[in-house]
Amino acid sequence: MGRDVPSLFFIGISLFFSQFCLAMSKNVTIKDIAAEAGVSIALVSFVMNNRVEADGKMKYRVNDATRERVIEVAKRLNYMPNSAARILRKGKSKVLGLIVSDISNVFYGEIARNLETLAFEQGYTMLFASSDESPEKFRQIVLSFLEKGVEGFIVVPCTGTLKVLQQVLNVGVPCVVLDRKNERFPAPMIVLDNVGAMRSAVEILLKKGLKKIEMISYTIRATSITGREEGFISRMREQGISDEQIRIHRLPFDDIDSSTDLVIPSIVGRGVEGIVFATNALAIASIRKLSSMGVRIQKDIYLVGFDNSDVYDLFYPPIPHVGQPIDKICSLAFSYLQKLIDKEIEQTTKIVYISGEVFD
Amino acid sequence: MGRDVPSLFFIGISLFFSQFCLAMSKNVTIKDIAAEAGVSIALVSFVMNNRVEADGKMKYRVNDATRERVIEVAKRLNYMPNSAARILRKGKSKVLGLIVSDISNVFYGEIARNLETLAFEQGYTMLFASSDESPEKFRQIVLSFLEKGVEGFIVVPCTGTLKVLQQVLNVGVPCVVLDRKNERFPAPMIVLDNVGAMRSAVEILLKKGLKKIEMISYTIRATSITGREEGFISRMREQGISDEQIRIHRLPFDDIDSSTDLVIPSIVGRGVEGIVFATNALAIASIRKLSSMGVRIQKDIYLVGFDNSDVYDLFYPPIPHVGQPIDKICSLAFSYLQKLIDKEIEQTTKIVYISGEVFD
DNA sequence: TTTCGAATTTAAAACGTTTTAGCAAAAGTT
DNA sequence: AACTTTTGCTAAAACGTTTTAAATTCGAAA
Repeated sequence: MGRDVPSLFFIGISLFFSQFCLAMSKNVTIKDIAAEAGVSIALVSFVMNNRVEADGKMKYRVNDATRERVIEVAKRLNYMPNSAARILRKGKSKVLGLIVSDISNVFYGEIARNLETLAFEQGYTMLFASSDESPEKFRQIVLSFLEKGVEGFIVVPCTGTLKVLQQVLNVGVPCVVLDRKNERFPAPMIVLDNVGAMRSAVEILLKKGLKKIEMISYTIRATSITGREEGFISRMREQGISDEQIRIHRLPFDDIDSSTDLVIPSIVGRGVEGIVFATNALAIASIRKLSSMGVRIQKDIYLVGFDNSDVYDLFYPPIPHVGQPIDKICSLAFSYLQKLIDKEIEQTTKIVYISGEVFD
Repeated sequence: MGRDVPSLFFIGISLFFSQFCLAMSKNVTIKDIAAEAGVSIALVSFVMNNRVEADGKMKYRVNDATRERVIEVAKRLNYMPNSAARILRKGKSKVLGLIVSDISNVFYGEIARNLETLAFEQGYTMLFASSDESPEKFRQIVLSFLEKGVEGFIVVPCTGTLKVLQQVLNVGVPCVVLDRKNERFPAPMIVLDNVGAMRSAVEILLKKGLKKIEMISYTIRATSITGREEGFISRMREQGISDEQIRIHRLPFDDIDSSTDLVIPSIVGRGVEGIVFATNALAIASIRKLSSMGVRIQKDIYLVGFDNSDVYDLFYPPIPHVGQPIDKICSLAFSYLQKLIDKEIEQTTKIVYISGEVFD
């Protein structure tokens, strides 16, 4: 198998910015090059796509002198391959689709950043969109991405998207799942060990000798969220806290600010000593409310954040938190997707748990 | 002119998820539909693309009964149009390209989010990439986006990208610029009134009666940055501060943490009373250092942030800041791009200044 | 009936690639 | 000299659409 990044990509880069850049009014095609160089269009295509096969041979035989000539003409005319035509012919678009719940959330922003870099290195570009945790929007995004001919999906699914994702696989487009899992969906899923991560978060507060610890979470039942709640409950039980004493406050995803304004005062009023959060967004909203109430963070009340965020280090002492190794998650996800695209592995359920990073 | 969103998009949505979803092994084409419905492929295409023209007539006349039949078959076979073929034929991809310096920066994340939503509403999808302020990477991104057939660019250019962008226009792809301006580049540029915004930021501190005010900025000479520095200088001069007393600390874009660690202590050591920041990232890095040094924000030293950030509200009293109305910027940028694509306006230099929002 | 337009429908040519099959010439091999 | 093999190249089909120009059908008017 030859490398699948055609050499024309590199030619493209250099020739596109050739100083002899012409007017570029009409789009130059291989036909123009063929005419100018006095060869057939097939030969031009050969030159553009030539690559070294596994056995060390070139895929297409073409005379060195001719090759030079074609390349020279291509440069001079400022040739740029038409990707639509290539996609149509080859069925490969070199485009991947990324769907997260909200690209403006730092956590997903970081994920996008990491994946984008990896993709770019491999000659892929990325379509992205935010689902807003709406299965309907998710569905529409999937559809439009498929129409664009994406070769693979990396998604953070929301509830109610199993069917859609199943369809994606049916049309033969591979898919890798991030952040949330679903045993019934046959895909690699790279997820945090949410239970363990939240147990570590609680542990941090327990080690300080705190007793009255509560959790702030979301109403959405994504597995990442439910896993973290499970971790909280299990660790609290282990500590001998009765189930009635184990308190989880669940806030709606789309309106955390105003619900935080309600919940935080009641928590403070009850004399809670520590709070753990299911996500960075929840932590941030709560910190805002706490400090506006004049409560001193890490003095009057101890917090443990989740995910990574600049915010945690803005206080002194810094707010401990359990973060996700985003680079690891992304490189793993990407390599699975690439193997799926290259048909090196089968599309099948494979849950990979990643340990949280404790920052204390 | 008819609406350019073909009705098949909506058909697509509903039929793709039809409960009679077949195995979907092979991709269904209009040829299959034509065969099944006993009509020509042209007719199928007519049905799929039919739309009401400005004069109230349908673009293509097709018999009602036939139309029904074709639609029924399309639904049954689970037809999904092949976008590569359509792009190849029409030269329209319904894909836009967004290039920012770093998608994981909240500011650009928000921009991406806003633009994505607008684009989606209009039937576009978005490719995105981060330039890391590197002209070379920017160039490569532009090239790969062009190869993918994007219909338009929205970019936050970095220095050294004028030539590349000029090329983009040369191949006839429209472009809108965000956040930074360049009078020599013929494109709509939606930029903050950086001078005015920074003057407002300084004003906030002056009103408190502070005298010793310094600025933390970047070494990069993007116009957004230089504009803000200009605003700082002009307002300080107006206050009667001598040029030698006007201090701006410039940190490298790619390594603000360690340089902050050096600069902040020296600022504090000199007894500076207030600091204004050129960006949110700079503010955040500095706050982190300050609080680790035990300096009390808004007590021992007053800060004024730039851009929007969750972080500013985490303190009490909140850190005042001058933010950018991202929604306004994005909707303006998007509407310019759309008009350019639709050839309703010419690609020409047009700088639109947006006022900063003061949060004090 | 014949004829004329309007209403439907179709054939066929693009769009720019990639790739298969095969041809001609050159170079080895007996 | 008569073969095989290798080298260098080309013609042509295919990918799935859209769109133009033309063909067909169908009523209705003559």
